[in-house]
Amino acid sequence: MSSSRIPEATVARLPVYLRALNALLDSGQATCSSEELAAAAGVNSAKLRKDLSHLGSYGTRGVGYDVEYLRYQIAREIGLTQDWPVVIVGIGNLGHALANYSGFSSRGFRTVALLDADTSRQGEVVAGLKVRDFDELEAIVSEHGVAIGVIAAPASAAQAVCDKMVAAGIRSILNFAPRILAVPPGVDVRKVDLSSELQILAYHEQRKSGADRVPTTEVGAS
Amino acid sequence: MSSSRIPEATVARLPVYLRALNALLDSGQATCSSEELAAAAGVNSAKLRKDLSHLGSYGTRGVGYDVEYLRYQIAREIGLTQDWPVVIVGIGNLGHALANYSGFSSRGFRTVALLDADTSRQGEVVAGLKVRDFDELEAIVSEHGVAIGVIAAPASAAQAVCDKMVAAGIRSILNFAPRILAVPPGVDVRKVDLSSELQILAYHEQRKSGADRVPTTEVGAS
DNA sequence: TGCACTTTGTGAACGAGGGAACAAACCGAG
DNA sequence: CTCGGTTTGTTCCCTCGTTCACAAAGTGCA
Repeated sequence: MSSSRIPEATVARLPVYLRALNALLDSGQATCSSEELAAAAGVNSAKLRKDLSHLGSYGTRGVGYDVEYLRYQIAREIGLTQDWPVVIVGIGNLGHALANYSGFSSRGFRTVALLDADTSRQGEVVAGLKVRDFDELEAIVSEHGVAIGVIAAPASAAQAVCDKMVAAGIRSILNFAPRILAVPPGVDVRKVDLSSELQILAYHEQRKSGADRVPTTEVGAS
Repeated sequence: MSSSRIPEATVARLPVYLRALNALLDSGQATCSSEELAAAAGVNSAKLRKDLSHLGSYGTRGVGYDVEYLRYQIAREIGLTQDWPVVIVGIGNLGHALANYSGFSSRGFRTVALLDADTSRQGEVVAGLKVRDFDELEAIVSEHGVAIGVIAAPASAAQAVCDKMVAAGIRSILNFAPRILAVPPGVDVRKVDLSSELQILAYHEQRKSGADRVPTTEVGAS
C-alpha cells in the first residue's frame, strides 16, 4: 500500500499535515495520536489515518505517531528533502509579496531569480535578489535546473509568460494571474485565484442572508 | 431545477465561467456555444452544460448562449449584482498587493477599510485608503455592514484576528495566513495557501522526474 | 411545410472521496 | 503469560462529481 499512487485529495492535504507536525514539534511534543494531529490540521481522524495509510504504516497501534519521524516521511513523500529552485515572473505588488514570503524561500524551495519584462523595475533589489530581464529566463532555467515557475504577471501577459516558461523547460507552474493557461501535456498548472475565492464566499454569504429575505418559495403548486 | 441547491464543485467554477464570458464580451462576441465557452474556461463542454443547467435553462438549442444574458445570470446567482463591502486586515507585503489588486475592488466587491495592529503602518495610504487601527474593526463592520473579511496578517496573529472578526459579525473569511482557523458553525472560511500549492507541484514534479531515477521496484518477493 | 443539421439539457453509468465502524496490533500492569 | 485498554490500519457503504450518450428542441433552407 505504500508506493502505489496517492489520491489527489490526499496529496493536497499532506502540506497541511506537515505544517501541523512542525507546530507540534515546536511545542516540544514527541508523539501524537491521530486524533490530536487531525484536530491540529482541521480534519477528522478517520480521514487523517486513511491519508497516512497511503504513505505506509508509520504509526504504532496503541501509541500513535512519532512526530519527528512522521514529519520526515511526509516531507520525503512530497519531495521537500531535495531542493527546488523557483523563478518568479512579474515583480509588481504581488510579486514583491511572494518574493518576501518566507514560505516560498524556506523549506525545500529556493527563489533563484526574479524576472520582469518592465525595464523600469529591473535592477531593483527585492528580498536580496536583483530583478532581472524576462529574456534571461531560459538561461536561468538551464543554469539552475529550475522546474517550477511562478507567474505573478498581469493577466494580459500570463499566457506569453507561460509559453516562454514551457519552452525553457519548466514543467510545473503556479499561476496567480486571472487567466486560464493553455499548456502542452506533461506540464502541470495550479492556479491561485483571489477573486474566485471571494466570489465563492459571496455566493454562500448571499444564501445565508438571503434565507430570510428572498423566500424562494415558488413551489406553490396551483 | 433552477433554484434548488447548487453543487459546491459547480459554485467553484462559476467565477471561471464569468471571467470567460467577460473576455468573450470584450472581444465582441454576442453568442457562444458550450464548446466555445468550455474551451475558454478550461473545462469540457459536458461539465459546463451540466453546471449551467443547475442555474436554469439559459441557452437555446441549436444556437448556444447569449453571452451578455448568461453573464448577467451567473453574476446574479453568485451575488455580484449587489455590493459587498470588504475589510482587509494585515497590510504587509501581501496586504498591499491585495489592496491594489483590481479584482478585489471591482465587480461587486468594495474594500472599505485596511486595518493593521502595527502602529507604524497606520496612517499610510494604500490604494486610496488610510490604514487604520485594528481596534476599529467592530465599528467599521457595523457602519458598513461588512460580511466578508480578508486575513493577510502573519500566522501568529491569524486566529486572534479571526476571533475578532467573528465577534464583530463577519461570517465569511478569506484567509491567507498559513494557519488552520477555528470558527463557530455558520462562519465560512476559505484559505489561500501559497506554500501548499508549491508543495503539491513539487510532489508531482518529483514523480515526473523520479520515474527514471527512482525505480520504486522494491516489490521483488523473495 | 418538411427535412437535415446543430446544440442544449439530462439520464445513467462510472469513479473518486468521506465517514463510521471494527479487527488487528501494541503497551503495561499484575 | 494473560488480560484490559488504547490506537492504528482497513473495510464497507454512501454521497458527490464527472463523463458518455442521446433525446428534445431549435434554426434555416428547399
